[in-house]
Amino acid sequence: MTPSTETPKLTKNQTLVYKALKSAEEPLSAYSILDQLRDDGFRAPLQVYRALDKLIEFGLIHRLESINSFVACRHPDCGTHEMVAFAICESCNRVIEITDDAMASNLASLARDNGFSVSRSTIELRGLCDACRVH
Amino acid sequence: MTPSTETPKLTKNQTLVYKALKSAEEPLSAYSILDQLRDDGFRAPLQVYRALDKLIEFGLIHRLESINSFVACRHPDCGTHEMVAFAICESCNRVIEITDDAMASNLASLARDNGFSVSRSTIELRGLCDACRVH
DNA sequence: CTCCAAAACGTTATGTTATTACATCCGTTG
DNA sequence: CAACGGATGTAATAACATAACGTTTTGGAG
Repeated sequence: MTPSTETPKLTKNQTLVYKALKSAEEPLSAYSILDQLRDDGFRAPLQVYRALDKLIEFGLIHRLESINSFVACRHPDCGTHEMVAFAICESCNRVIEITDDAMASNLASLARDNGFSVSRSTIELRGLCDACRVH
Repeated sequence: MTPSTETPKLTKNQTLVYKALKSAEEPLSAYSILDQLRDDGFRAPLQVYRALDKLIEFGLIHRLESINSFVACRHPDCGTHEMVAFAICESCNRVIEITDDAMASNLASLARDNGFSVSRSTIELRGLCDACRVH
């Protein structure tokens, strides 16, 4: 799912969901977004999931498979990269977005050597960010 | 979650779950394992999840986060590697397990450069295996 | 401006994945 | 045998996600 090159105007629901994610320090689950947006008229999970799907399509947010959560993209040019890795701190839950084209091509060619042609990747690292590692 | 170096004797439930995964061509979800094992006396999800947890702990199976499923480890010495990547074919659903120590250390040091210390990784690639790519 | 089609939306219901809580069983060890 | 820890059985519930259906909004084409 390559993000669109252009970012269309967001709808009301999409804007609300995007703002919730942008202002969060940590990844949010769909249901926690739903809870946050009750006062804005959200009543059902599907309202959130639909907005999330679109935001992902636009390349504005990412889904973190390993924790069933979503983060706003902090990486301005992330649509221009093949692969993005996410480093998720197990202490503060903050996420660092990492792109590295050399790594991406290494990983793709490693896969090719193993008889596989990559179209999409999920790379999620768990551990501690420096701030948390110091205590 | 580093796998134990020794593999203890498996219990009855663990054996049943492990066999189901070993004999499957594709990753299985916990609930599809449950369905397969009804005749063996399985009645509740927890029976499956408990066995899965132990098998993961022993390093005998892997969890695929991006598809909420589990596979038996086909990689004899996978406990000796820091990182394992999984290539999941979107056509036949089969999984190729890839380990590469150079890649692992590159990725770890890339993370370190970004202020992060990795303890555990999830790397799941989607695409097509050669067999399916040919049609 | 009007009409149409596509997209977005609201709502209910349901499907799927995973865990909590609690009682019981079973083998090992002292 | 008694005590303990690990494994088990069962019910209930929590958490995550989608199907189906009807209505509303939006943005062109004429």
